Amino acid sequence: MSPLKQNRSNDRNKDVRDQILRAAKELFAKKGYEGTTVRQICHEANVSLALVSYHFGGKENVFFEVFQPIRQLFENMKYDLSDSLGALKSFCRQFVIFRNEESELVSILQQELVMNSPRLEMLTDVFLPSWEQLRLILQECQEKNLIDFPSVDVAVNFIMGTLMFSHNNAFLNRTQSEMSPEQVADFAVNFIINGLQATSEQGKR
Amino acid sequence: MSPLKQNRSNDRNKDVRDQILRAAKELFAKKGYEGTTVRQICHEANVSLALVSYHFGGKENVFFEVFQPIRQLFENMKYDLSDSLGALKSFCRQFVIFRNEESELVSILQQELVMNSPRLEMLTDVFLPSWEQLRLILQECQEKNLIDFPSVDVAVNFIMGTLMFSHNNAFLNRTQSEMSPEQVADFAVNFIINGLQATSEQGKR
DNA sequence: GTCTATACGCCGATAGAC
DNA sequence: GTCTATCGGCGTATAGAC
Repeated sequence: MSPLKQNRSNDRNKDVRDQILRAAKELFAKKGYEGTTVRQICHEANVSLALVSYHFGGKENVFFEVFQPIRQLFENMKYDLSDSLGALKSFCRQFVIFRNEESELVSILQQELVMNSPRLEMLTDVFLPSWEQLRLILQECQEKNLIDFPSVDVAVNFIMGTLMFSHNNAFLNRTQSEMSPEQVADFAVNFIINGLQATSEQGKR
Repeated sequence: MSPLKQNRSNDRNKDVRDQILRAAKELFAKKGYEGTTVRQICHEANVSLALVSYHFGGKENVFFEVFQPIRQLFENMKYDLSDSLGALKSFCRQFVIFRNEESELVSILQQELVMNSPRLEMLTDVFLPSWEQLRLILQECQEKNLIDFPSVDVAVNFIMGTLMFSHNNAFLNRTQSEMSPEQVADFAVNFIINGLQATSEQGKR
């Protein structure tokens, strides 16, 4: 490390690209893509305004790069369809864990999904496989008569809603959750598996 | 109606304020508040750029006014806590119906919630009562031992996730849902009520 | 590689004619 | 009330010194 480099921040020695990506991820999650300016990112990263364009070629490319670390992770997500109920439980649990570990990425993803942003195209490889896996698992469960529910599509929505929406709002969840991530995961698995079971009340007003 | 008024649009005779509000609601739902420009709103409403400021005093006030019609509706939302299980079912069903009838407003609300926008303060009276109602209902259910679940807070999140997140994305729900809104409501009620039931499996890996 | 200074467009808001 | 034209500001991106 050159002694000429100013040490303007505690971890200035980290690579500039990483600093920008870290700041961008944090700000995108908090304020949204459009609500975040390149100026803010560079300020938070303690670098000058020009470096986003120099290193990444623009704000949009920073957005893309932010998701790079998890692209590999998602490619390896395969579930054993022969044990489809187990696969469903495993999927839900892993998603809750992932959501907890990468809460910022999930928050960004959620925002882009909700507003159907043009950037979703750059993210299809990140989340579409998960959606498809879940759909396949649910179809298996239905075909084997393990669970009985009226619609795979609607079920996918309920499940992803349950898994993604939770714990993302500062002032709705005013009291810090008393549950550990593992307990939340258990609760989520339980909620979803039981929820999909049809009851005799179904269709009744 | 003055014959001097140009009839530039099919429903130009409608009040200009209403036209602006209609266009704004549609665009906010589709592109988000920040992603929507005043120019777009006025173009879609077939009025000139100046009229947003003239009639409402700015973009933010348009946003506030868009939610005006449902403010009254939400104030009257009371549930019979003595029948807390019935109240829970009723809450869920009404929310699905509401989501279906006012899908644009729900979409806007969802976006603002997810990105914790500064405009949420203007919307507390719209949704916070619902959240509180649900929390109260769940607490009642728990105290009366009607349902057994580990955390009211987390349950609120699961439920609102299930109710709000569903059916909002254009290309995830590629196949049009084969269920009617009432059937979806039934499924949602069933999903949530059954989901909250604890099983002996809870806590098991 | 990193900086400062600046280009240039689009934003929301408004002045002023009609 | 409604329009067109324009203002001032901030957005991203880049030119050019170091």
